[in-house]
Amino acid sequence: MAVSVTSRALDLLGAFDTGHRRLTLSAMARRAGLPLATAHRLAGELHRWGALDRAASGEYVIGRRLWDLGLLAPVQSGLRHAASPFLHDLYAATLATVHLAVRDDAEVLYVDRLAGHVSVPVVSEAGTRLPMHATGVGKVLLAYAPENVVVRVLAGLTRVTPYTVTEPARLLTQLRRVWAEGYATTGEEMSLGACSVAVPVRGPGGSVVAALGIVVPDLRRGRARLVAALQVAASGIGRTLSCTSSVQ
Amino acid sequence: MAVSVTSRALDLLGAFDTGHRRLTLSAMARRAGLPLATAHRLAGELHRWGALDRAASGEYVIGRRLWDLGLLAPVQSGLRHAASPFLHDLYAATLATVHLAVRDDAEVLYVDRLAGHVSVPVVSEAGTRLPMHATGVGKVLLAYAPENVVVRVLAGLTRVTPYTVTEPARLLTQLRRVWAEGYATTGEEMSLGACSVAVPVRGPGGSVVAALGIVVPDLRRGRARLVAALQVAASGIGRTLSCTSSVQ
DNA sequence: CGGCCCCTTCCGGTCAGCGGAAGGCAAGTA
DNA sequence: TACTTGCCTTCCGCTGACCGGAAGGGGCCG
Repeated sequence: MAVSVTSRALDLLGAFDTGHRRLTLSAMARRAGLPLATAHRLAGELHRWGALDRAASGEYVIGRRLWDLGLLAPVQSGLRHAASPFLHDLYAATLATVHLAVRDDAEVLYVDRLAGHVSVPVVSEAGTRLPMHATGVGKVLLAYAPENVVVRVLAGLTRVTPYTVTEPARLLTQLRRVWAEGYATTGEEMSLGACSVAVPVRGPGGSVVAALGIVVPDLRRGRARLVAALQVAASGIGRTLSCTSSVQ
Repeated sequence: MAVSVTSRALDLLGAFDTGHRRLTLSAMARRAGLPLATAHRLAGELHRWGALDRAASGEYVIGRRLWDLGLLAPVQSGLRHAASPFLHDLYAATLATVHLAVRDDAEVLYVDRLAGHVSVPVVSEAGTRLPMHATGVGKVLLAYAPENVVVRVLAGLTRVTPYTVTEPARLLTQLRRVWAEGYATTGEEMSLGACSVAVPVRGPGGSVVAALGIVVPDLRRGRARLVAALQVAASGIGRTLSCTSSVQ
C-alpha cells in the first residue's frame, strides 16, 4: 500500500466531502486512517500553504487556495463558461432548477446548477456526484457512454426511491429511447416530488460532452415545451464550444 | 526553507494559475523550482490520486478531484448558495454582468460572476483576484475593511487604466462616500469601456461580509435604478444568510 | 544523421517523516 | 473538589521513504 507522505496528505484532504465540510483534527485523522500525531503535522503543513483553513471553532475546512485552484480545472473553464449564459436563458424561460453535468467514470458529476428561490427538493449542487441510473442527465450521459461503463452501471442499480429503475432491461429500453427521441426523463426516481428532463450537449466533433437537464415538480404537462427549450440551449452551448475549442 | 515533501507537492500545484492552466512536466518543475526527476515523481503521485489530470497532449491540468474539493470551501458553500437566486434576479432585471466578491486580505476575490451573452469587457471570473482600488466591489469592501488593510492598499495604488484612482486622498474621499451613500462606483478604472456600481452585503451580525456589483458600459443614466436593484438583492442575500447562519 | 527537448526509470546514501508516549486544556459527570 | 472523556499539541530517536544526478528512450526539426 501507499505510505508516501504525499498520498497521506492527500488522503487527509480526501476526508472532506459534501457531508463533511468541517472536521476536527481527530475526525480527519480517523477518516483518513492516520495516527493523530501524523495528521496533526500534515494538517499544519496544509494549513500553512492555504489548502486548509481553520474555522473560528478550530475545526478545519477546505482553504481558499484550494478553491481557486479547483476553479482552474478544465471541467469548468471550458464547458461551464460556454454554458453559463444559456443556463440563465433556460432558467428565465422555465423557472425550473437547471443542471449541467458530465460523466465521471460511472457517475454523474454536476458541473453547474442554477436554482430559483422556490424549488422542488433537489439534492444536487455543483461538485456533487450521483448515480447515473436515477437522474435525467445521468441517463443521457449513460446512453452515449462506452459499453463497459454501461455494463458496470447496469450491474449496480441501487434503489433510491420506490420509483428508481432497478431492472437492467427496463433501463436499457430507456437508453434506447434516449437515442431515438433525443431526451431522457425521470419521475421521482432520485427524490420524491422531483421529475426531470435532460438532453445531450454535443461538442465540436459531434460527440456528447455533457448533459443539460431541468427539474420540475410534474411532467404531465408542458413536456414538449421543456424539451424544445432544452434543445435550443444545448445546441447553443455546442456552438459556443466549437468557437472556443482552440482553448479546449 | 521548507523542504518537506508535502510543501513541494503543494508548490507543484501552485505552479498553476489563471494564466497557466495546462503545464508540461518540465514547466511545472521550472515554475515550482524543483528538479525534473522530483517533479516527475510527485506529479505522478498527484495524478494517481486525481489532483492532476493529463490532457490529451500529455500536459498536466488540475484534476476533477481537486475541483470538487475546492467547491467544499466555505467561501462558496454558504455565501454563494444564499446569493445565487438573487444574482439571477439581478441579472434578469438589469441584463448586466453581475459580480459577487469578498475581501481576501488586501485583494478582491471574485466568488461568483454571472455574465450574459453580450457583455462589456470584463476581466473577472470566479476565483479571480483583483486590486481593491480599481473595482466597484473592491471599494465597497475596502470601505469596511480594518484600518491596516486600508493603509496597505493606499500605499500601493497601481495604475491600470488612465482613469484608475492613484492618489490616496482621492480614494479616501470615495471611501467616505461609500459610507455616506451606501454604494461605490467606478468609471473605466479597471478596463476601458466598463463602469460599475457596487453595494455591501451584510451578514447576520450586520457586518459587511461581501460585495455585490454590476458592470455596465455607461453610468450616466439609470444609476439610481441600478443602486436600488442592487440594494434589494443585497438585503435579500443578507436575510438568507441569517436564516442559514447555523451552518455558517 | 545529429541536435534538441521532453519524458521516464534507476538506485544507494541520508535526512525527513514517523508515531508512541506524555502533557495540557475544556466540558461534562458525580 | 476529583474523576472521566474528548480534544489538541509537543517531543524525540529510529528507520525507510525521498532525493536527484545520471542514463536511456521517444518525437520533432533542419
